[in-house]
Amino acid sequence: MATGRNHRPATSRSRGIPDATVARLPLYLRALTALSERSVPTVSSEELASAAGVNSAKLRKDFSYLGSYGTRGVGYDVEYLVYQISRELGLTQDWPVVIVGIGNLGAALANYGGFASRGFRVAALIDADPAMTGKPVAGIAVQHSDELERVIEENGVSIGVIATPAASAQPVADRLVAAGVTSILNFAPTVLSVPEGVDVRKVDLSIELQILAFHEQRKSGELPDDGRAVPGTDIGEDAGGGVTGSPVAPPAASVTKRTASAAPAATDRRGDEPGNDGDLPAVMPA
Amino acid sequence: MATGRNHRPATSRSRGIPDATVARLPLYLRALTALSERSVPTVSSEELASAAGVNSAKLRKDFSYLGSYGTRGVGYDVEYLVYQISRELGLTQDWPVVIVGIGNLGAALANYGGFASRGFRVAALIDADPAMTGKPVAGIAVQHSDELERVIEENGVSIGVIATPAASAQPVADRLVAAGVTSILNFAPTVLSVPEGVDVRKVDLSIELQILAFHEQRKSGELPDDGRAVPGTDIGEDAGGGVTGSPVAPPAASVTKRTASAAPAATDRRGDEPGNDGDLPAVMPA
DNA sequence: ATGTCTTTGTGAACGCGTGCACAAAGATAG
DNA sequence: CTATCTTTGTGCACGCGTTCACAAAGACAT
Repeated sequence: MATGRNHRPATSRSRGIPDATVARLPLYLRALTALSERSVPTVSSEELASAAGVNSAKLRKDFSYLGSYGTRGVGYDVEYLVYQISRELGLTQDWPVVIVGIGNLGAALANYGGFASRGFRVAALIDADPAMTGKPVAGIAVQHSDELERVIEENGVSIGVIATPAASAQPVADRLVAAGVTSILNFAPTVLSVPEGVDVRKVDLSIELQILAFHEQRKSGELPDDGRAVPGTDIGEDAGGGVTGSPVAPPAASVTKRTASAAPAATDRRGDEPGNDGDLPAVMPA
Repeated sequence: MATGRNHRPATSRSRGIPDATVARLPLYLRALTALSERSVPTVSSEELASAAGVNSAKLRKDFSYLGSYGTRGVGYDVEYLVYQISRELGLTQDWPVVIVGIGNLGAALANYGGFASRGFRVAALIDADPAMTGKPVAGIAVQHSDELERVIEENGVSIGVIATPAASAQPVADRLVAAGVTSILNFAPTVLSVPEGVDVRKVDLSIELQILAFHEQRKSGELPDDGRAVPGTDIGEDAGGGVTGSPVAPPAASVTKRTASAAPAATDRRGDEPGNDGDLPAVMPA
């Protein structure tokens, strides 16, 4: 999953719709759209819930935040609900979007059908590589970074997508914000710092995989040998002090351990230059 | 963000680590790795928290689930913590991964640096398009779908990534599961149904954008004109029934409304064939 | 009109996650 | 050894989100 929003008091809901509910509305909308295409007139909360992969009670409560759109004994009117959710999500208006960083991922996003189909319009593709300039991607000519501010102003763009390498993400975000963008979807593996009032949502592929790995490890046998410290049982047996005490003698760790690496080879990353941790495969550093 | 995990009692944590904490561990790991590369020996919870973009109290509580790895008055040993988190996440072992659907997105994933750098190894790239077979992507030759089961068994793959169009996602998932995969990262905009014991995490680009649009709408002026149904005010004015009652006359809605679309143009998607809702730009329907 | 049946909408309880605030633990200086 | 200072680890309280369970509401049949 894209990993949540940037920290905010969760009191984001201006007039009452809980964040958790907002996050599910697109899910319902997709299921409803499918039903609409099959000309299904009404659905019960049970049916729709199962189609969206959630609990029916949760779905009903979610809808209750939007208003009373159902009919007892019958269910919900599909078309009407599609409209109401679309409106609530702001999908009835046009949202021009800029995508910055047209590498593999940026191109994938530009081609993504789900964008255009829901009120989102790709206003411009931006890349810092001069070699990319003018090259058509998904039917749109890539523009150079220099054009960023102009494009944003001319099109009234308020949503920006960052698909650059990690190192470029923050500078790009700064420029986006300065030019008037107030919502950012960030695919670069970095924590962006933005001024108050700017929303940042993050999608981190690496994190998702790591979470899967965690659960996977839990399934097939427990942790690798090197036990964890159950206070009082067998501890690392190292220089172990008291019961709850320091595991590896922190003070001596400073410079000595850095070279000799006390811990097993979990840190050394094979052949990666330091710094490009989870850099995206974008063509060039915008 | 990838949007949460597939519903599960949140009691996933086998022996105690809360899901919310697990989701943050990769974040800490990334920040710690950066510190490690700069040869920083120790960090305080305050420093690390700000680097990871979280609250220091939350970070300390998170670490407390792993054990007492800090030294009071000093902080945490960077190298040691990197190792402990890596181990807890299962990153000290090798995770062979298959990517199914080598379109724009699949290629982007294959090239993603963050994969290889953390114990994940791309065991195979699979695509249903015969024209893709043998074509090298990110240095790996694409294999035909027919090879899927063989590749999984031979490499002991337990994690699969689905980057196919929506229509192919469920069939692919079924085959993955049947072949032994127990964790799936799904990029296709569909709700996958999998047997008990199989983890599914979902990354949905369209949903992320829609959530941003919601917040964006809240910032710049409120909802579009067409008011919400304050029971008794102006409703769609269609065949309007009673006060709290059916908003658009559900019964008559069946076929009539489908063609004439009572609700404003929120449903009709410009030029999209019905059915490919949020299909991914993958080259071919695996 | 009355009764039955279906499905919504929601009050209330519960559990997880977050953040505060502080005591305990160790470092460090004298 | 004692005192002071820093930083961890955590008990506690609060709020959000989920779920249960049921009354209210309407459809539908008689």
